[in-house]
Amino acid sequence: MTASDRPTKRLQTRRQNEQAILEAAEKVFAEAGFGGATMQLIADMAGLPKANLHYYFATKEELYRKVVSRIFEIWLHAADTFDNAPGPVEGIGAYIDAKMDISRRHPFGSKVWASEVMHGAPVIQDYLETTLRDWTAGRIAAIQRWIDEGRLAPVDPRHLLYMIWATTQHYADFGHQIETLNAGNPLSEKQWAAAKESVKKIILRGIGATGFPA
Amino acid sequence: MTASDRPTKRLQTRRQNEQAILEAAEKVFAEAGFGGATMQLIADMAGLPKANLHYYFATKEELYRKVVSRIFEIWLHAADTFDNAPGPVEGIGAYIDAKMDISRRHPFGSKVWASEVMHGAPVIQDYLETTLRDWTAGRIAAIQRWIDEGRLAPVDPRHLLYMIWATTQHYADFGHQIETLNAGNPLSEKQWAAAKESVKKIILRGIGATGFPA
DNA sequence: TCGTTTTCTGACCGTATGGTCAGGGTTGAG
DNA sequence: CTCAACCCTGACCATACGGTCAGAAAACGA
Repeated sequence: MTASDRPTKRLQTRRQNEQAILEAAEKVFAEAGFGGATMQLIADMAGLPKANLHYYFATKEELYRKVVSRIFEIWLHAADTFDNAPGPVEGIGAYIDAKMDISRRHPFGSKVWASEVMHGAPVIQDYLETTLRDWTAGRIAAIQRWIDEGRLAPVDPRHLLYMIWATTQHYADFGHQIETLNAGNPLSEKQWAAAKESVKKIILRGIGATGFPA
Repeated sequence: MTASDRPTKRLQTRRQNEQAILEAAEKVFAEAGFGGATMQLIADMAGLPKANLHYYFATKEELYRKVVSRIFEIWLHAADTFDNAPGPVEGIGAYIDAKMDISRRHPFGSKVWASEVMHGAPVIQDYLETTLRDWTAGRIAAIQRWIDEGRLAPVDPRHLLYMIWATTQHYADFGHQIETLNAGNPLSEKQWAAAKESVKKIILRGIGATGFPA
């Protein structure tokens, strides 16, 4: 057993602190925006002195970049469901499920991403131009194949993707509005399930997914 | 003719300046967020000294509130199409058209609204709880009526509305991402039209709107 | 135990921000 | 023409921010 394998107290603390900082930062960035977020607030929320933040993350930008990257990774993995599907109903259905789950469990991350893109993606433009562009091209091809096979109505795959992204993320990004329109209460377990089903039903029927019950 | 009817030079200048400030503010707030926006930048963009801004709008918050209110008004009027429609295809179709047009012509406003809601609506919470809540209840009732008449599939009107909001606003709020995925170019006239048609087709078919061609 | 490396933190700094204000300029009614 | 009301602005202020740093404290290998 080498020294690096054993989780020394140092390494353990480091990981704990980094994790605490990242979680606090995600929340603060989501709630206040990059400009409105302060290192002091993040530090307080993470339970650390401000100077300690700068020990782990040199600048505010660097911390922010890490936060955005994390979310992007989660989103990418969520799309795995897409690939191993026998058909559009299962593939797209599972993708919508996965994205709805992410909206529920990572609302802060979704908001940070939305904010970043809305401000012109100053920090993650490279991701958009490489990873996301490639990913999108692949899924569009997959959807087009289904259309060519007659398993979907001839819709523009690109706009279908945008609709899925927009709708699923709406439940995170506009969660406050939805909550307000739900008599001020967060969606219950049942309501989340109903939302999922509604979204899937409308979209799957909307693209004429073969085998989807009318 | 009373004095207030004649547009004196004073009134004219006042209106011009207020307009210039509001437009500049909308853009700056959209691009930098409330926290990231500075009065100096807004002043420069409006072509006025910073102190002049504070003559017209006492505080940054007051200016921001005016900006958000303006957008809200535009959105409310866009929904008029909904009411005078003979059926769901015309009503919802026209509503989607109107919202897509707003996304195209007022992308900054849409972003400011999105940002405000994402941050918990600290400034316009009262709008959400009064005007928006009432508006939503009315449209939900209208959609439910169509469903009861058998002119729509039995979908949850609430989630249908959310989907329309999310999708149409996505083209404004995530315009930068869409542009990047469009080889870096803004959507052309034709592409906007295609987007509109795609959105309408999927949603109208998705809710089984009677008379909508499969 | 000892010396070294890593981790931590209170105090501090330069800067930029929102907002103020005194005073000068302009407009328009009488 | 006069004068009061309104409009404009350079200079200024207090505050809060991101970031720095010297040095204390803790952890570690030997």
